[in-house]
Amino acid sequence: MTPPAVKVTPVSGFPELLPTERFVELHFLDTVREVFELHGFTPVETRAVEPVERLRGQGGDADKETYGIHRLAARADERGGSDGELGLHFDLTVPFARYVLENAARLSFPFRRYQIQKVWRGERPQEGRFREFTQADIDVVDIGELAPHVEAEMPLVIAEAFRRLPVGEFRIQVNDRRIPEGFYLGIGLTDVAGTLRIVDKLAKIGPDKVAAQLVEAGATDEQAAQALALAAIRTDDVSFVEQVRALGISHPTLDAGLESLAAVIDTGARRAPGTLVADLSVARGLDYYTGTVYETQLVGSEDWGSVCSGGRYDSLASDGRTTYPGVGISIGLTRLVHLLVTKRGLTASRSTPAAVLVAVVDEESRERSGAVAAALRARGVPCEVAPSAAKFGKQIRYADRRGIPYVWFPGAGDGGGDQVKDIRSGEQLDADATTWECPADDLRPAVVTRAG
RNA sequence: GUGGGUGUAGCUCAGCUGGUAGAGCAUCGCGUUGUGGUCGCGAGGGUCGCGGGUUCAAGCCCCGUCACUCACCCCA
Repeated sequence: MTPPAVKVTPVSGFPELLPTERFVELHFLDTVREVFELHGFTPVETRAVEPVERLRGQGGDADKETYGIHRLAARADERGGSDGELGLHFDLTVPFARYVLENAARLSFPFRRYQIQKVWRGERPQEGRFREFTQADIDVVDIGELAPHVEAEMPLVIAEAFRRLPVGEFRIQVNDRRIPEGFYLGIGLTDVAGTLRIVDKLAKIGPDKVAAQLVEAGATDEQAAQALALAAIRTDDVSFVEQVRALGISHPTLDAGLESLAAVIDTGARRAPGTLVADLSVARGLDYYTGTVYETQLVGSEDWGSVCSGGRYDSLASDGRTTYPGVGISIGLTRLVHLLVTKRGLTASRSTPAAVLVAVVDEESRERSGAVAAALRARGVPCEVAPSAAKFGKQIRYADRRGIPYVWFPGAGDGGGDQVKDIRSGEQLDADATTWECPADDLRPAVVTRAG
Protein backbone atom coordinates (compact mmCIF):
# COMPACT_ATOMS: atom_id res chain seq x y z
CA MET A 1 0.00 0.00 0.00
CA THR A 2 1.40 3.34 -0.98
CA PRO A 3 0.48 6.22 1.28
CA PRO A 4 -2.06 8.64 -0.13
CA ALA A 5 -0.56 11.38 -2.28
CA VAL A 6 0.14 14.53 -0.34
CA LYS A 7 -0.28 17.76 -2.20
CA VAL A 8 2.72 19.97 -1.56
CA THR A 9 2.28 23.60 -2.44
CA PRO A 10 4.53 26.60 -2.02
CA VAL A 11 3.56 29.27 0.47
CA SER A 12 3.17 32.51 -1.39
CA GLY A 13 5.80 35.07 -0.50
CA PHE A 14 8.07 32.61 1.31
CA PRO A 15 10.59 31.78 -1.39
CA GLU A 16 12.82 28.72 -1.36
CA LEU A 17 15.79 28.32 -3.65
CA LEU A 18 17.18 25.40 -5.60
CA PRO A 19 20.78 24.43 -4.81
CA THR A 20 22.36 26.42 -7.66
CA GLU A 21 20.29 29.46 -6.71
CA ARG A 22 21.35 29.17 -3.11
CA PHE A 23 24.98 29.16 -4.22
CA VAL A 24 24.35 32.45 -5.98
CA GLU A 25 22.75 33.85 -2.84
CA LEU A 26 25.64 32.63 -0.68
CA HIS A 27 28.11 34.31 -3.01
CA PHE A 28 26.23 37.58 -2.56
CA LEU A 29 26.08 37.11 1.21
CA ASP A 30 29.80 36.33 1.41
CA THR A 31 30.74 39.30 -0.76
CA VAL A 32 28.55 41.75 1.10
CA ARG A 33 29.81 40.56 4.44
CA GLU A 34 33.42 40.82 3.32
CA VAL A 35 32.98 44.39 2.12
CA PHE A 36 31.11 45.40 5.27
CA GLU A 37 33.94 44.03 7.42
CA LEU A 38 36.56 45.69 5.22
CA HIS A 39 34.92 48.95 6.23
CA GLY A 40 35.05 48.12 9.90
CA PHE A 41 31.40 47.34 10.49
CA THR A 42 30.94 44.91 13.35
CA PRO A 43 28.49 42.01 13.19
CA VAL A 44 25.28 42.09 15.22
CA GLU A 45 22.28 39.79 15.25
CA THR A 46 19.04 40.66 16.94
CA ARG A 47 16.19 38.35 17.90
CA ALA A 48 13.45 37.83 15.33
CA VAL A 49 10.73 39.34 17.55
CA GLU A 50 10.05 42.71 19.10
CA PRO A 51 7.19 43.88 21.28
CA VAL A 52 4.54 45.01 18.81
CA GLU A 53 4.42 48.34 20.62
CA ARG A 54 7.93 49.04 19.39
CA LEU A 55 7.14 47.97 15.84
CA ARG A 56 4.12 50.22 15.63
CA GLY A 57 3.89 53.71 14.25
CA GLN A 58 6.88 53.57 11.97
CA GLY A 59 4.93 54.91 9.06
CA GLY A 60 3.97 53.17 5.89
CA ASP A 61 1.75 50.23 6.65
CA ALA A 62 4.01 48.85 9.33
CA ASP A 63 1.06 48.07 11.56
CA LYS A 64 -0.92 45.91 9.22
CA GLU A 65 2.19 44.35 7.71
CA THR A 66 3.56 43.09 10.99
CA TYR A 67 3.20 39.39 11.75
CA GLY A 68 2.07 38.74 15.30
CA ILE A 69 3.37 35.70 17.13
CA HIS A 70 1.76 33.54 19.77
CA ARG A 71 1.65 29.93 20.90
CA LEU A 72 -0.98 27.91 19.08
CA ALA A 73 -2.14 26.56 22.41
CA ALA A 74 -2.63 30.01 23.92
CA ARG A 75 -6.20 31.15 24.30
CA ALA A 76 -7.06 34.47 22.73
CA ASP A 77 -7.33 36.13 26.11
CA GLU A 78 -3.88 34.86 27.08
CA ARG A 79 -2.08 36.32 24.12
CA GLY A 80 0.32 38.98 25.11
CA GLY A 81 0.71 38.09 28.74
CA SER A 82 3.55 39.39 30.83
CA ASP A 83 5.91 39.78 27.87
CA GLY A 84 3.42 41.84 25.93
CA GLU A 85 2.44 40.91 22.43
CA LEU A 86 5.32 40.01 20.13
CA GLY A 87 5.68 40.52 16.41
CA LEU A 88 8.27 39.51 13.81
CA HIS A 89 10.46 42.43 12.83
CA PHE A 90 9.77 43.92 9.39
CA ASP A 91 13.21 45.52 9.00
CA LEU A 92 16.53 45.55 10.83
CA THR A 93 16.69 49.25 11.66
CA VAL A 94 13.99 49.31 14.30
CA PRO A 95 15.37 46.29 16.20
CA PHE A 96 18.84 47.75 15.95
CA ALA A 97 17.69 51.04 17.46
CA ARG A 98 16.25 49.08 20.36
CA TYR A 99 19.46 47.07 20.67
CA VAL A 100 21.48 50.28 20.89
CA LEU A 101 19.28 51.63 23.67
CA GLU A 102 19.44 48.36 25.56
CA ASN A 103 23.22 48.01 25.30
CA ALA A 104 24.29 51.63 25.16
CA ALA A 105 26.46 51.24 28.25
CA ARG A 106 28.40 48.36 26.67
CA LEU A 107 28.86 49.75 23.17
CA SER A 108 31.41 52.25 21.90
CA PHE A 109 30.21 55.20 19.87
CA PRO A 110 30.08 55.98 17.06
CA PHE A 111 28.91 52.38 16.71
CA ARG A 112 29.23 50.80 13.26
CA ARG A 113 27.42 47.55 12.76
CA TYR A 114 26.29 45.26 9.97
CA GLN A 115 23.39 42.88 10.26
CA ILE A 116 22.25 40.29 7.74
CA GLN A 117 18.97 38.62 8.68
CA LYS A 118 15.53 37.59 7.57
CA VAL A 119 12.67 40.05 7.95
CA TRP A 120 8.92 39.53 7.51
CA ARG A 121 6.21 41.68 6.01
CA GLY A 122 2.60 40.58 5.75
CA GLU A 123 1.83 42.09 2.37
CA ARG A 124 0.61 40.67 -0.89
CA PRO A 125 3.58 39.10 -2.68
CA GLN A 126 4.49 40.10 -6.20
CA GLU A 127 7.43 39.69 -8.52
CA GLY A 128 10.45 40.59 -6.42
CA ARG A 129 8.32 41.23 -3.33
CA PHE A 130 8.20 38.68 -0.60
CA ARG A 131 6.76 38.17 2.85
CA GLU A 132 9.98 36.62 4.13
CA PHE A 133 13.25 38.00 2.82
CA THR A 134 16.82 38.75 3.77
CA GLN A 135 18.18 42.23 4.30
CA ALA A 136 21.84 43.19 4.62
CA ASP A 137 22.12 46.37 6.66
CA ILE A 138 24.86 48.71 7.70
CA ASP A 139 24.24 51.51 10.16
CA VAL A 140 26.29 54.03 12.09
CA VAL A 141 24.85 55.38 15.32
CA ASP A 142 26.34 58.01 17.59
CA ILE A 143 25.40 59.76 20.81
CA GLY A 144 23.75 63.14 20.54
CA GLU A 145 25.31 64.23 17.28
CA LEU A 146 26.06 62.23 14.12
CA ALA A 147 28.84 63.46 11.86
CA PRO A 148 27.40 64.35 8.44
CA HIS A 149 30.20 62.63 6.51
CA VAL A 150 28.81 59.17 7.39
CA GLU A 151 25.79 60.01 5.25
CA ALA A 152 28.15 60.03 2.27
CA GLU A 153 29.96 56.92 3.48
CA MET A 154 26.92 54.62 3.48
CA PRO A 155 26.28 54.59 -0.28
CA LEU A 156 30.00 54.38 -0.99
CA VAL A 157 30.22 51.10 0.95
CA ILE A 158 27.24 49.77 -0.98
CA ALA A 159 28.81 50.90 -4.25
CA GLU A 160 31.93 48.94 -3.43
CA ALA A 161 29.93 45.80 -2.63
CA PHE A 162 27.89 46.12 -5.84
CA ARG A 163 31.01 46.61 -7.92
CA ARG A 164 32.19 43.19 -6.76
CA LEU A 165 28.89 41.53 -7.66
CA PRO A 166 27.50 40.59 -11.08
CA VAL A 167 24.75 43.21 -10.97
CA GLY A 168 25.88 45.36 -13.89
CA GLU A 169 25.58 49.12 -13.77
CA PHE A 170 23.66 50.71 -10.93
CA ARG A 171 22.69 54.14 -9.61
CA ILE A 172 22.27 55.15 -6.01
CA GLN A 173 19.74 57.95 -5.88
CA VAL A 174 20.05 60.29 -2.96
CA ASN A 175 17.76 62.96 -1.63
CA ASP A 176 17.38 64.84 1.63
CA ARG A 177 13.89 64.85 3.01
CA ARG A 178 14.34 68.38 4.25
CA ILE A 179 14.46 69.57 0.65
CA PRO A 180 10.91 68.60 -0.28
CA GLU A 181 9.72 69.31 3.25
CA GLY A 182 11.12 72.86 3.31
CA PHE A 183 10.03 73.42 -0.26
CA TYR A 184 6.45 72.32 0.38
CA LEU A 185 6.25 74.50 3.46
CA GLY A 186 7.71 77.34 1.39
CA ILE A 187 4.91 77.06 -1.17
CA GLY A 188 2.23 76.60 1.48
CA LEU A 189 1.69 72.85 1.34
CA THR A 190 1.48 71.79 4.97
CA ASP A 191 0.71 68.06 4.53
CA VAL A 192 4.36 67.17 3.94
CA ALA A 193 4.01 63.40 4.48
CA GLY A 194 0.94 63.14 2.28
CA THR A 195 2.54 65.16 -0.49
CA LEU A 196 5.70 63.08 -0.32
CA ARG A 197 3.71 59.89 -0.61
CA ILE A 198 2.05 61.09 -3.78
CA VAL A 199 5.19 62.54 -5.35
CA ASP A 200 7.01 59.30 -4.62
CA LYS A 201 4.85 57.59 -7.26
CA LEU A 202 6.20 59.88 -9.96
CA ALA A 203 8.33 57.26 -11.69
CA LYS A 204 5.45 54.81 -11.65
CA ILE A 205 2.36 56.78 -12.67
CA GLY A 206 3.81 59.87 -14.34
CA PRO A 207 3.54 63.62 -13.70
CA ASP A 208 -0.04 64.08 -14.88
CA LYS A 209 -1.51 61.60 -12.43
CA VAL A 210 0.69 62.88 -9.63
CA ALA A 211 -0.55 66.41 -10.27
CA ALA A 212 -4.15 65.19 -10.30
CA GLN A 213 -3.69 63.36 -7.00
CA LEU A 214 -2.02 66.39 -5.43
CA VAL A 215 -4.89 68.63 -6.43
CA GLU A 216 -7.35 66.06 -5.16
CA ALA A 217 -5.47 66.15 -1.85
CA GLY A 218 -5.99 69.87 -1.55
CA ALA A 219 -3.13 71.50 -3.46
CA THR A 220 -3.68 74.26 -5.99
CA ASP A 221 -2.68 73.69 -9.60
CA GLU A 222 0.19 76.08 -9.02
CA GLN A 223 1.42 74.19 -5.95
CA ALA A 224 1.17 70.85 -7.75
CA ALA A 225 3.19 72.23 -10.65
CA GLN A 226 5.86 73.54 -8.28
CA ALA A 227 6.08 70.23 -6.40
CA LEU A 228 6.51 68.44 -9.72
CA ALA A 229 9.15 70.91 -10.85
CA LEU A 230 11.16 70.10 -7.74
CA ALA A 231 10.73 66.34 -8.18
CA ALA A 232 11.97 66.57 -11.78
CA ILE A 233 15.41 67.74 -10.69
CA ARG A 234 18.06 65.06 -11.14
CA THR A 235 21.81 65.70 -11.38
CA ASP A 236 24.99 63.71 -10.83
CA ASP A 237 26.78 66.78 -9.43
CA VAL A 238 25.88 69.65 -7.09
CA SER A 239 24.21 71.69 -9.84
CA PHE A 240 20.84 70.60 -8.42
CA VAL A 241 21.30 73.35 -5.82
CA GLU A 242 21.14 76.08 -8.46
CA GLN A 243 18.16 74.40 -10.10
CA VAL A 244 16.26 74.43 -6.83
CA ARG A 245 17.23 78.05 -6.17
CA ALA A 246 15.93 78.92 -9.63
CA LEU A 247 12.46 77.85 -8.51
CA GLY A 248 12.52 80.86 -6.20
CA ILE A 249 11.39 79.23 -2.96
CA SER A 250 13.21 79.78 0.29
CA HIS A 251 12.80 78.15 3.67
CA PRO A 252 15.34 77.36 6.41
CA THR A 253 14.59 73.62 6.27
CA LEU A 254 15.11 73.65 2.51
CA ASP A 255 18.48 75.36 2.95
CA ALA A 256 19.65 72.78 5.48
CA GLY A 257 18.65 69.95 3.17
CA LEU A 258 20.39 71.46 0.16
CA GLU A 259 23.61 71.93 2.08
CA SER A 260 23.54 68.37 3.39
CA LEU A 261 22.73 66.73 0.06
CA ALA A 262 25.37 68.82 -1.72
CA ALA A 263 28.00 67.46 0.64
CA VAL A 264 26.94 63.86 0.03
CA ILE A 265 26.82 64.26 -3.75
CA ASP A 266 30.11 66.11 -3.80
CA THR A 267 31.84 63.31 -1.91
CA GLY A 268 30.21 60.70 -4.10
CA ALA A 269 31.22 62.42 -7.32
CA ARG A 270 34.84 62.30 -6.26
CA ARG A 271 34.98 58.84 -4.66
CA ALA A 272 32.62 56.88 -6.91
CA PRO A 273 32.02 58.87 -10.08
CA GLY A 274 28.77 58.11 -11.85
CA THR A 275 27.15 56.04 -9.11
CA LEU A 276 25.51 58.64 -6.88
CA VAL A 277 22.80 60.93 -8.24
CA ALA A 278 20.85 63.64 -6.53
CA ASP A 279 17.24 62.72 -7.29
CA LEU A 280 14.75 65.05 -5.66
CA SER A 281 11.82 62.73 -6.31
CA VAL A 282 13.05 60.08 -3.89
CA ALA A 283 11.02 60.19 -0.69
CA ARG A 284 10.84 56.78 1.05
CA GLY A 285 7.81 55.59 2.93
CA LEU A 286 9.03 55.04 6.45
CA ASP A 287 8.37 57.99 8.70
CA TYR A 288 11.50 57.78 10.83
CA TYR A 289 13.83 59.13 8.15
CA THR A 290 14.69 62.74 8.87
CA GLY A 291 17.37 63.73 6.37
CA THR A 292 19.31 61.90 3.72
CA VAL A 293 17.46 59.06 1.99
CA TYR A 294 18.79 56.50 -0.49
CA GLU A 295 17.39 54.22 -3.16
CA THR A 296 19.26 52.02 -5.60
CA GLN A 297 18.31 50.88 -9.07
CA LEU A 298 20.07 48.59 -11.49
CA VAL A 299 20.52 50.29 -14.85
CA GLY A 300 18.28 48.61 -17.42
CA SER A 301 16.09 47.08 -14.70
CA GLU A 302 14.56 50.20 -13.20
CA ASP A 303 11.15 48.53 -13.16
CA TRP A 304 12.42 46.18 -10.45
CA GLY A 305 12.29 49.08 -8.03
CA SER A 306 14.89 49.72 -5.39
CA VAL A 307 17.24 46.92 -4.37
CA CYS A 308 18.97 48.90 -1.65
CA SER A 309 17.50 51.71 0.41
CA GLY A 310 17.94 53.61 3.64
CA GLY A 311 18.42 56.95 5.21
CA ARG A 312 19.17 59.06 8.23
CA TYR A 313 17.07 58.89 11.37
CA ASP A 314 17.63 61.31 14.23
CA SER A 315 15.15 60.20 16.85
CA LEU A 316 14.46 56.52 16.25
CA ALA A 317 16.69 55.52 19.18
CA SER A 318 15.98 57.63 22.20
CA ASP A 319 15.41 56.83 25.87
CA GLY A 320 13.94 60.27 26.47
CA ARG A 321 17.14 61.64 27.92
CA THR A 322 19.78 60.66 25.37
CA THR A 323 19.16 60.47 21.63
CA TYR A 324 21.22 58.27 19.32
CA PRO A 325 20.98 59.57 15.77
CA GLY A 326 21.92 57.16 13.03
CA VAL A 327 22.13 56.55 9.33
CA GLY A 328 21.83 53.23 7.58
CA ILE A 329 21.28 51.49 4.30
CA SER A 330 19.94 48.04 3.53
CA ILE A 331 20.38 45.69 0.59
CA GLY A 332 17.29 43.68 -0.32
CA LEU A 333 19.27 40.52 -0.95
CA THR A 334 16.35 38.22 -1.63
CA ARG A 335 14.90 40.57 -4.22
CA LEU A 336 18.26 41.25 -5.81
CA VAL A 337 19.24 37.59 -6.12
CA HIS A 338 15.76 36.46 -7.18
CA LEU A 339 15.58 39.00 -9.98
CA LEU A 340 19.11 38.37 -11.22
CA VAL A 341 18.46 34.62 -11.23
CA THR A 342 15.08 34.75 -12.93
CA LYS A 343 15.58 37.73 -15.26
CA ARG A 344 19.25 37.71 -16.07
CA GLY A 345 19.97 33.99 -15.91
CA LEU A 346 22.44 34.07 -13.04
CA THR A 347 23.22 30.60 -11.77
CA ALA A 348 26.01 28.48 -10.29
CA SER A 349 28.42 26.28 -12.18
CA ARG A 350 27.25 23.24 -10.23
CA SER A 351 24.64 22.20 -7.70
CA THR A 352 27.00 20.78 -5.09
CA PRO A 353 30.19 22.01 -3.44
CA ALA A 354 31.95 18.77 -4.40
CA ALA A 355 34.69 19.28 -6.99
CA VAL A 356 35.49 15.58 -7.16
CA LEU A 357 33.43 12.41 -7.15
CA VAL A 358 35.53 9.51 -5.93
CA ALA A 359 34.31 6.42 -7.77
CA VAL A 360 33.79 3.14 -5.95
CA VAL A 361 35.10 0.06 -7.80
CA ASP A 362 33.16 -2.43 -5.70
CA GLU A 363 31.71 -2.36 -2.21
CA GLU A 364 34.71 -4.31 -0.87
CA SER A 365 37.00 -1.42 -1.83
CA ARG A 366 34.74 1.40 -0.61
CA GLU A 367 37.25 2.09 2.15
CA ARG A 368 40.00 2.75 -0.37
CA SER A 369 37.77 5.34 -2.02
CA GLY A 370 37.05 6.80 1.40
CA ALA A 371 40.77 7.16 2.03
CA VAL A 372 41.19 9.02 -1.26
CA ALA A 373 38.37 11.37 -0.27
CA ALA A 374 39.93 11.96 3.15
CA ALA A 375 43.28 12.81 1.55
CA LEU A 376 41.61 15.26 -0.83
CA ARG A 377 39.61 16.90 1.96
CA ALA A 378 42.72 17.22 4.11
CA ARG A 379 44.08 19.43 1.36
CA GLY A 380 40.91 21.49 1.02
CA VAL A 381 39.33 19.78 -1.98
CA PRO A 382 35.56 19.30 -1.47
CA CYS A 383 34.60 15.81 -2.59
CA GLU A 384 32.21 12.97 -2.07
CA VAL A 385 32.35 9.22 -2.51
CA ALA A 386 30.01 7.63 -5.04
CA PRO A 387 26.84 6.34 -3.37
CA SER A 388 27.03 2.90 -4.98
CA ALA A 389 29.52 0.78 -6.90
CA ALA A 390 27.46 1.16 -10.03
CA LYS A 391 28.93 0.87 -13.49
CA PHE A 392 31.45 3.63 -14.10
CA GLY A 393 29.24 5.11 -16.76
CA LYS A 394 26.57 5.65 -14.12
CA GLN A 395 29.03 7.05 -11.63
CA ILE A 396 30.24 9.53 -14.24
CA ARG A 397 26.66 10.45 -15.01
CA TYR A 398 26.04 11.00 -11.30
CA ALA A 399 28.84 13.59 -11.35
CA ASP A 400 27.71 15.08 -14.64
CA ARG A 401 24.14 15.65 -13.45
CA ARG A 402 25.43 17.67 -10.54
CA GLY A 403 28.11 19.52 -12.43
CA ILE A 404 30.96 17.87 -10.49
CA PRO A 405 33.93 18.42 -12.82
CA TYR A 406 36.21 15.51 -11.78
CA VAL A 407 35.74 11.77 -11.24
CA TRP A 408 38.47 9.94 -9.38
CA PHE A 409 39.15 6.28 -10.27
CA PRO A 410 41.09 4.40 -7.56
CA GLY A 411 43.46 1.84 -9.03
CA ALA A 412 42.78 2.72 -12.64
CA GLY A 413 46.43 3.46 -13.49
CA ASP A 414 48.82 0.97 -15.09
CA GLY A 415 50.77 0.38 -11.90
CA GLY A 416 47.66 0.19 -9.74
CA GLY A 417 47.78 3.91 -8.97
CA ASP A 418 44.79 6.24 -9.23
CA GLN A 419 43.55 8.30 -12.13
CA VAL A 420 41.39 11.44 -12.25
CA LYS A 421 39.16 12.34 -15.18
CA ASP A 422 38.00 15.81 -16.14
CA ILE A 423 34.56 14.85 -17.42
CA ARG A 424 34.18 18.09 -19.37
CA SER A 425 37.19 17.40 -21.60
CA GLY A 426 37.32 13.63 -21.14
CA GLU A 427 41.00 13.86 -20.25
CA GLN A 428 42.05 11.18 -17.75
CA LEU A 429 45.45 11.27 -16.06
CA ASP A 430 47.43 9.45 -13.36
CA ALA A 431 46.99 11.23 -10.04
CA ASP A 432 47.88 10.93 -6.38
CA ALA A 433 45.38 12.20 -3.81
CA THR A 434 48.16 13.52 -1.59
CA THR A 435 49.63 15.74 -4.31
CA TRP A 436 46.91 16.37 -6.93
CA GLU A 437 46.18 20.06 -7.43
CA CYS A 438 42.57 20.94 -8.10
CA PRO A 439 42.52 23.93 -10.48
CA ALA A 440 41.53 26.96 -8.40
CA ASP A 441 38.61 27.79 -10.70
CA ASP A 442 37.06 24.39 -10.01
CA LEU A 443 37.48 24.34 -6.23
CA ARG A 444 34.16 26.08 -5.51
CA PRO A 445 30.97 26.55 -7.50
CA ALA A 446 31.23 29.75 -9.53
CA VAL A 447 28.49 32.26 -10.23
CA VAL A 448 27.88 32.23 -13.97
CA THR A 449 25.30 33.47 -16.45
CA ARG A 450 23.24 30.79 -18.07
CA ALA A 451 23.70 30.68 -21.80
CA GLY A 452 20.70 31.95 -23.74
C1' G B 1 -7.38 44.52 2.81
C1' U B 2 -9.73 45.60 -2.63
C1' G B 3 -10.18 44.03 -7.82
C1' G B 4 -8.77 40.72 -12.21
C1' G B 5 -6.42 36.00 -14.07
C1' U B 6 -5.07 30.84 -13.60
C1' G B 7 -5.40 25.73 -11.34
C1' U B 8 -4.60 18.81 -15.99
C1' A B 9 2.16 14.05 -14.96
C1' G B 10 8.26 16.31 -11.44
C1' C B 11 8.40 20.91 -15.28
C1' U B 12 6.08 23.57 -19.64
C1' C B 13 1.48 23.01 -21.55
C1' A B 14 -2.48 20.57 -25.19
C1' G B 15 -7.33 18.54 -24.42
C1' C B 16 -12.66 20.55 -30.26
C1' U B 17 -19.70 21.41 -29.64
C1' G B 18 -19.69 17.55 -22.49
C1' G B 19 -18.60 11.09 -24.64
C1' U B 20 -13.14 6.02 -21.19
C1' A B 21 -6.43 11.27 -19.75
C1' G B 22 -2.41 13.46 -23.89
C1' A B 23 2.49 15.64 -25.83
C1' G B 24 7.39 17.57 -25.14
C1' C B 25 11.10 17.84 -21.57
C1' A B 26 12.74 15.39 -17.13
C1' U B 27 13.21 10.51 -14.42
C1' C B 28 14.21 5.16 -14.64
C1' G B 29 15.46 0.65 -17.60
C1' C B 30 17.53 -1.71 -22.00
C1' G B 31 20.63 -1.49 -26.52
C1' U B 32 26.20 -0.56 -24.31
C1' U B 33 28.43 -7.29 -19.18
C1' G B 34 32.82 -1.31 -15.46
C1' U B 35 34.08 5.26 -18.66
C1' G B 36 28.78 9.44 -19.10
C1' G B 37 26.86 13.22 -22.68
C1' U B 38 24.49 11.61 -28.89
C1' C B 39 21.04 8.16 -30.88
C1' G B 40 17.26 4.16 -30.74
C1' C B 41 13.62 1.23 -28.03
C1' G B 42 10.78 0.79 -23.68
C1' A B 43 8.74 1.80 -18.69
C1' G B 44 6.90 4.30 -14.50
C1' G B 45 4.30 8.43 -13.11
C1' G B 46 -2.68 11.68 -12.70
C1' U B 47 -8.01 11.87 -6.36
C1' C B 48 -7.75 16.88 -13.86
C1' G B 49 -6.71 22.04 -6.61
C1' C B 50 -10.92 20.73 -3.18
C1' G B 51 -16.39 20.38 -2.18
C1' G B 52 -21.14 20.47 -4.08
C1' G B 53 -24.66 20.93 -8.34
C1' U B 54 -26.66 20.05 -13.57
C1' U B 55 -26.46 15.64 -16.90
C1' C B 56 -27.38 9.00 -19.20
C1' A B 57 -22.29 11.05 -19.10
C1' A B 58 -18.17 16.69 -16.46
C1' G B 59 -11.04 18.02 -17.23
C1' C B 60 -14.88 20.95 -20.07
C1' C B 61 -21.11 23.85 -17.79
C1' C B 62 -22.97 26.21 -12.75
C1' C B 63 -22.11 27.54 -7.40
C1' G B 64 -18.79 27.66 -3.40
C1' U B 65 -13.97 27.23 -1.44
C1' C B 66 -8.66 27.06 -1.31
C1' A B 67 -4.05 27.92 -3.55
C1' C B 68 -1.06 30.38 -6.89
C1' U B 69 -0.62 34.78 -9.75
C1' C B 70 -1.19 40.06 -11.60
C1' A B 71 -2.65 45.10 -10.29
C1' C B 72 -3.86 48.63 -6.23
C1' C B 73 -1.90 49.94 -1.29
C1' C B 74 2.91 49.91 0.46
C1' C B 75 7.90 48.56 0.15
C1' A B 76 13.93 45.51 -0.03
